Amino acid sequence: MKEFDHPETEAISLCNILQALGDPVRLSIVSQLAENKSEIGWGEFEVVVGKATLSHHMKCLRKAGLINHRKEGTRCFVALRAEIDIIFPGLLPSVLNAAIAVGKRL
Amino acid sequence: MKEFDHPETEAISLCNILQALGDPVRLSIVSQLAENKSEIGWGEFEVVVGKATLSHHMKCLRKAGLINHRKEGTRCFVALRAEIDIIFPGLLPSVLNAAIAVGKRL
DNA sequence: TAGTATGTTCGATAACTGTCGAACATACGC
DNA sequence: GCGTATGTTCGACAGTTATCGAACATACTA
Repeated sequence: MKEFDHPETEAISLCNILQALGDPVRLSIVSQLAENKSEIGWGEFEVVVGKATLSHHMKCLRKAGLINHRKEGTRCFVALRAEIDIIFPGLLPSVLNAAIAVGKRL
Repeated sequence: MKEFDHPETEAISLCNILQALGDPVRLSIVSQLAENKSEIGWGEFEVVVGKATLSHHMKCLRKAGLINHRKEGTRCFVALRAEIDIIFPGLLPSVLNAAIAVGKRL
């Protein structure tokens, strides 16, 4: 069972992160992850796109270094990468705080 | 002399801001503005693109609501929009802080 | 072994983006 | 008015992106 490749901590770029967060679907995914404080099952996200598109967005978030994408049997689980707050302290909290402020109007 | 149109405060969207910041050239421009704490003359930015491209990026930043773009005679001056920190408190500081941390490797 | 559930990948498509040089518009100075 | 400086807009181009349905791969289950 082939695992996903996540970027090294050193390879995480600020621009990539911001660009990844600059899409409504992906920002919503990250918000849901932050609210939950733990893993979310792949299929349990509230999104308005098909699964092919969702898979695409997950890949973006993975490549940006924002999420950890884990396989377990036939299912997948997604969580925020904790390193982000070490590399860029306070960045994600303030983005998510802003996201909460605007609610669904991302 | 036709002025530029800046979006209303209410029309500023988080995703647009993040997307605007997700480009190295634009993030660099915003960083330079934040360092300077005041207006910067259009031609004084340190960027690696031609002026047509720079003009394009300025338009992006303007439309996202990040900058104030003012004409004075034949010259232009650019400054950060102060409302941003009211709409999204702490967002820009933490992004810029992250930008400082990584230096030129945006 | 056959079927099912869960995601990924492929191919296609339409829209958007970053970049440039050239042409244009505007305001200043002589 | 005529040239010059400063940006904007236009047209083009190459590359990226978001989206979908269909096909595929993998692992569980019966």
